[in-house]
Amino acid sequence: MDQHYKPQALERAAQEHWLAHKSFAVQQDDAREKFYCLAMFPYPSGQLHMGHVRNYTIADVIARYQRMQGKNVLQPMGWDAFGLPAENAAIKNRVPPAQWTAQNIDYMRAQLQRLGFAYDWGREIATCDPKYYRWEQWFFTRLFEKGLAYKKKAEVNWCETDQTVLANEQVVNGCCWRCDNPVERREIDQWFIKITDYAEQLLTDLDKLDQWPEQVRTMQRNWIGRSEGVDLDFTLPDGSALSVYTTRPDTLLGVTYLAIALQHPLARTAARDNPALAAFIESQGNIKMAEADMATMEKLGMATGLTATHPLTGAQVPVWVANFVLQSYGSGAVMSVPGHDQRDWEFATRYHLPIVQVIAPAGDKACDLSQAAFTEKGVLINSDEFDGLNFQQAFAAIADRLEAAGQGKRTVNYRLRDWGVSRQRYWGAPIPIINCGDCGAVPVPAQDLPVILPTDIAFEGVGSPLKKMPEFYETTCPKCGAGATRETDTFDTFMESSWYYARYGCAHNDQAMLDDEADYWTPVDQYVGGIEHAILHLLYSRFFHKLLRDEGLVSSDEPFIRLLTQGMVLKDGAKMSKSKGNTVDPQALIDSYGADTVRLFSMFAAPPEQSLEWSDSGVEGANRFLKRLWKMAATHTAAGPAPALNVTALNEQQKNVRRKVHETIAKVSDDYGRRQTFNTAIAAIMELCNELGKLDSAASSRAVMDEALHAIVLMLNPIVPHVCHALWPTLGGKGDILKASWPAVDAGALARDSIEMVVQVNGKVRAKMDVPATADRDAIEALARAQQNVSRFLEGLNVRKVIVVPGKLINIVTDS
RNA sequence: GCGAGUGUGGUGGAAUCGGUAUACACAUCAGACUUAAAAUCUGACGGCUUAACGGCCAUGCGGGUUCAAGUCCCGCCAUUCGCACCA
Repeated sequence: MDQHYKPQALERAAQEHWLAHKSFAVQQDDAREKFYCLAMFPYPSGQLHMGHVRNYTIADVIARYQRMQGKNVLQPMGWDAFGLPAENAAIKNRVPPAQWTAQNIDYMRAQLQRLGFAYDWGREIATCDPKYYRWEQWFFTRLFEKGLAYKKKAEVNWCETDQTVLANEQVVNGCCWRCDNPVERREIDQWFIKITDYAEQLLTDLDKLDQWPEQVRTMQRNWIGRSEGVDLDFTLPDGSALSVYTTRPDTLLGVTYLAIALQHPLARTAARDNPALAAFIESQGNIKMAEADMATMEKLGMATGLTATHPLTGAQVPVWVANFVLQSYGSGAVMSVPGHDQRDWEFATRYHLPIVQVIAPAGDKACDLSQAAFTEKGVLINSDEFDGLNFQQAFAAIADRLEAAGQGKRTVNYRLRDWGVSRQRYWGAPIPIINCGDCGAVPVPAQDLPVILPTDIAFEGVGSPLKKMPEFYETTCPKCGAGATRETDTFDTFMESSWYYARYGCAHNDQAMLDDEADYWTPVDQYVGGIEHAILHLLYSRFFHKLLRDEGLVSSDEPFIRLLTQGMVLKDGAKMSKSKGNTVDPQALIDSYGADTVRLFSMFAAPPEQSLEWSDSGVEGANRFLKRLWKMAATHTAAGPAPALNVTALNEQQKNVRRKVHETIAKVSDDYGRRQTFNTAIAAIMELCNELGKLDSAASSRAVMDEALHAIVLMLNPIVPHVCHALWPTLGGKGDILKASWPAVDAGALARDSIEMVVQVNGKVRAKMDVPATADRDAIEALARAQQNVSRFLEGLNVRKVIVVPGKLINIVTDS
């Protein structure tokens, strides 16, 4: 064996071996437990960055570890290939998006292969491939037929210059990020999917996801935002109802006015013959500001001149238009209780509206309504027969009363809104709908799918090219045969990423979206990705999985059993990004140190969920360790085959080293499987290597060394698979290391004759001592008291208590 | 404002169920090898104190519980992330 570690040559050899043997291709195998390990697929932006390397290394380590546990492991890879950057690149470089994307995929695929990830490349998918998106189109037509997809007018950010819709992030200071012209709000017809129908399931099933980070579950819970309240009606002068939603019906008797959104139909009606009100609505509606500033915006409003009748008291309360009421939540109108809601209080104070107290603080707490609203729950006052009730009693009593009178209804509301999936863009999957003058929106029949996105186009960036391609949009109605127009909008790219994990299970099936094999592999056992997807991607995927289930395509309720959210890669304390100029190119590191060094460093520098601080010298340290490991193995094998291990013939030092070997196996197994702290697993293996340096060259020492090196190579294999692939046969390992099993702990090796214990006096460490493993409590205490530095501290003091933690420590507690 | 997380040597981090704080590595310093440098190997490495053994202090700050607290509880401070007028 070569005395020097030569990563470039050995990594090439290992990768060629895996490729030639199709080592990572897998099929359904009911004899073994399946394990589906998946990392979030990348957007093909051009080249891999360090975040990708970290993400894919973590997943690869888990996949390879599970494989060594004897499981049938699927780890696929693909491309989230639709999206905006391709359009921008097309404008900049005058390359069609399809071509640009394909080039990037080819380059990045080679990079992933150079990192040695154990992917089943036979299942590779790219979402821009019609073979992929045809099923998404088909599924959308199913949702349409079930009434789960519908069209409605919705507001978008519109740039007139570029003739395009902008995402919120593309609006900078109210202007287009690209051309810097002011952005307009425009209402256009768009497609929505009824995620709100699944809000309750999406919420309650979060409880099943006990292997997800609590943080992600909390974020989703807040995003769904369930609240229980009452819809209740105030009566307008013409006898019609003005419906409001409240979670605090207990404060109903404290209502002094109503507030409606600028966009509320009643506001528009009232403005018709009130120019001042019309002007106010107009001016407020046109304000452009960042979402974040909305919350701190001044609360402004104007009276409509209308009054409405209170459902319980019959009192007349004025109706105001207010800029802080959201049209999209509840009914777009709220009952204002300035005594007990801070926003209402500020508004009432500004416009001199009455403030009435109807809730008294519980206990001896005080409140002063001249300073602020009292928003906590308490006991009702000034509320007629409801006086004295607490929140729950009052909620029930008032809701019962309203429901009995037909003036209200208990309602559950969600913050979650239906998912708008239309994008007025070119580089996406066409929405498979045909608009017919007579029949309306008609789904494209299954036999006519896919609706193929034309890729041979000139892309200028002003508007979508599809809108200028009659050969694309001119068609006939599938129902009546009349001339009709094809939808030119495309799907939100979150659509593609919401079900790709399932498609890997049957990537080549051209007869069905999903099949039995896809159902065999799903759900994903381990999903790995960035925390930035904690809400949208992970919520949409969970939603889609339930849609797939209800279509009979999968049999599980949730797509991802265990979730690992990896932290960011930082340099100089900031996230690596091109704009900050603090990026590190993975390719350069692979070229100079090899893939194993890059993999080892990214797993060693921090636990996977934490952010990772990049360090060039840390990379060198990782490389140094691999060189040492190589040398240790080379030195060992150069002395010829090691003698067989005879555990009964080992001296004390050899026994200690061998114990360390098996303690390390136990710890590393736990770190990989349960804790997923790969940094500590590596540290433990390094520690063991340091320990092995103490062995001499005696025959029995060489036997211990041989066992240790086998274990080390097996344990490092998931992290640095190339060097382990090369070392395995030199150590006499049988066959391909990929087929080897994880090393087993020999319980016999863990046994100890004596144990080191710590002796404390009053909680302070005063001595360490070796005690026989068989020593009982009294013997331990006697040994402890005999320690010189212990007796010194006990002198003249009365021992009050002795605490013995077996195998660990003894604490002798004295008076005062 | 609300929610979640983080805070430990010069640096990244370890301490898993309340039980030896600072594992492992990086950096630095010293020594060996070398004509020299690099590489490699060996050693030191929280602060104060001591000739030494040892002692005292230290896990953002202030309290508390406990024989014992980085870990649990209460109150602050700093910082990161997410949500942000949701009635």
